Amino acid sequence: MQDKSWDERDGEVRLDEQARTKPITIYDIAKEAGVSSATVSRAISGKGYISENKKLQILDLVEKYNFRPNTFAQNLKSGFTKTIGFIVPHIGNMYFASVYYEFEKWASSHGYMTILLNSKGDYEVESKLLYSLKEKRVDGIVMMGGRMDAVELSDDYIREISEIKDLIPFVSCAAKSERFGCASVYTDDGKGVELLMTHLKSKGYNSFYMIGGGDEFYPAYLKKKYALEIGKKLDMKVNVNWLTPGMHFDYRAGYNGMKMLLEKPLEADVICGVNDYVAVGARDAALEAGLRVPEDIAFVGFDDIGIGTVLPTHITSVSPCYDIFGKKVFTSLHKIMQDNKPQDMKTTLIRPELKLHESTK
Amino acid sequence: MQDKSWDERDGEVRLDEQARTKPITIYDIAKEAGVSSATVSRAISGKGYISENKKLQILDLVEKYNFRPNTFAQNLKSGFTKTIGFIVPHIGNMYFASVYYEFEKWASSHGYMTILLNSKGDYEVESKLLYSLKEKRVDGIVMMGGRMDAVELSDDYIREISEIKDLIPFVSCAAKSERFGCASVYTDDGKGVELLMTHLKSKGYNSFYMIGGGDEFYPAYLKKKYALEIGKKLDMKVNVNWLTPGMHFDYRAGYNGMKMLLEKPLEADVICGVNDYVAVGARDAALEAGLRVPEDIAFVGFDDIGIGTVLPTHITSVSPCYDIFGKKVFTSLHKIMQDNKPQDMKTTLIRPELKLHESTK
DNA sequence: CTGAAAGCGCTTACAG
DNA sequence: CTGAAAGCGCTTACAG
Repeated sequence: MQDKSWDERDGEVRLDEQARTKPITIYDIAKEAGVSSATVSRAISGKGYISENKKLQILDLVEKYNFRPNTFAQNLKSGFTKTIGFIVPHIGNMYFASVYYEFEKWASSHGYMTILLNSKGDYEVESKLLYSLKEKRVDGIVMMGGRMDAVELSDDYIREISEIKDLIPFVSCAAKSERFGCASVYTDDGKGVELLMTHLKSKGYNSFYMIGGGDEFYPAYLKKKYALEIGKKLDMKVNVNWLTPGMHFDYRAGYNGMKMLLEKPLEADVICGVNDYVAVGARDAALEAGLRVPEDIAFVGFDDIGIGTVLPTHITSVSPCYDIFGKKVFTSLHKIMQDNKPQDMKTTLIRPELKLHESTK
Repeated sequence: MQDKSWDERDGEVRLDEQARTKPITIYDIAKEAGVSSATVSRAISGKGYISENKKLQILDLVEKYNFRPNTFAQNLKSGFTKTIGFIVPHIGNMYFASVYYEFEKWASSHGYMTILLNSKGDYEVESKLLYSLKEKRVDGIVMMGGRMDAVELSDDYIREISEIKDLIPFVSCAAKSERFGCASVYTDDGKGVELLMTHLKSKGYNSFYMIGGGDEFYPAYLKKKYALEIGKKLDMKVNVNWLTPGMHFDYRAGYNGMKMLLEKPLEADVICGVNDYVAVGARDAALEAGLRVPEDIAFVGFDDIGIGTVLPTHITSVSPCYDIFGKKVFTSLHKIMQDNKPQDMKTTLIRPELKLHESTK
């Protein structure tokens, strides 16, 4: 059935029989140029004095052999790897993917390569990864999600992070990072909730239910807290009981939560997911139940995961402004890496923006 | 408005005033244990003879100081970095994110760290990244998307890939990788299209339109080719003209393409996106036009980006089986890395699976 | 402007 | 079982 010319299933073709050749070194270049290795080093690095014609001659050879200095040897001298470790729970989550994408752009343009690790939200894995990054001697570490977001923390964990941040420049993307004494970049949730609710109020919404999350995690806890405050100020009815216990930050949490909510007469006129995944799940449950969106009920969320045209969620959402966010994460880390002194505990709040979509009037 | 206790905007707190201390070395341990550095090395690596009590004593000190051998020094000796480079166009694309996630799991468990690079689909960026990975002396490289998928290739590019694969173990996730003489892991598109169309036929569908893509790229070209073949075999009407020219693999391509298609009377009873992003876009356009899915028209796609409960697309899709795929990418690369001989050009086809969802009867 | 030499921190034959 | 020594490939004061 299948055109066999595409089928290389058993295609084994020997190529070039020579073993991968040992990369050439600065000495090979030096010998051929008739100079010392020091001179070659100077020609390549551009540091130190060197006569123009020797430099040219050496650079020609470098070109000819496509020579690159061995990074380990350089690292061993300099003590730097130009490598950054970046830990996320799961890169398939658009929130983390978007931050990473923007971060990597800046890191690359500054000559850093980034190692991306998935902790799977597992605390033990997270510890192991941290440990292996330390072993790898990365120049810096960024950590998102996982334990850092927990409201309750063990002393052991606080000590673990505290120690690593004293050893390696470290930036977290979590609220309340002052608990670890580490630098952090985080979205100004207070501002985000305010933007969102002010807009909703102006559109005539009056009963705001939050769904998903769980008080054990700051990303939900803070939003709830702010929603209550701002609801009072704006004279909106706010119900945050739908921040169900457990770690409920996915589509299914929203979907199931909404189904439960729909078992009783619906009082809310707008449902707010702790993030867009939850909001989309809730919206889908409502549609399935025959409700019209936004005529019968509106949905809003956080993180703008339908950013651009990737996969529109149609959900009105508070955007973290990934470009600014990712850049700030890099620049914060970069500053610490450059300073080469004990790092300050400094939290940078990024001002979010409201993105309007069809899920609200 | 905002509780000031959360606001660390200007929080600058000096901690520990000592400069980051210089990491201790194997010599420090040796001195304190009263042995030579060689003995310490043996104790840590577990290689070579060493008396049990010295070993224990040394390991105690290692524990005490939380000592880790400097990786660069080890690398410099061994010539390996235990680091792999992984290039994707954009990690925000769930297809790449899913492959990466599975790959990284295996890489990590084998002691490799993975550097994730976004090429942005830009050919020049891709070249630069390849170059920097080479400079970094990674032990292996995986490359997805970008130029590798192009049907027409410049000789320069073929040479570029060819050279790098002779230098560094290299696996591509692209069809027709034999053009570069490199190993590759790819989905068996013929099988995928067959699974899909056989299922559709059995459900009574008879007019199959492909949308998105572009003949310049194998991921679309092959699907089109197979669809025509299999359509003939199954006696289904197949129209692949909606594989519009240009690089059309996103939501918008599907959305706009479908709008155009709807300008004339609709003949198709099922629309197939070259991938799920395109399929979702097309589906949304149809819904917007008042069509019912799947009653009036069905939608199918490739890649199963709504995998699990991440963000359901509700689109019936051909799944690459990310777990098997990602694992195979790693094992293929791993084998080449271990062999330490010129790499075979070997294409592994992964058998996909059909995932049924609400977008079809 | 250039080279000989030391040193970055490890590992591993080699010789006890 | 253990240590002195060489070597991995660079960089950089130091001395011309």
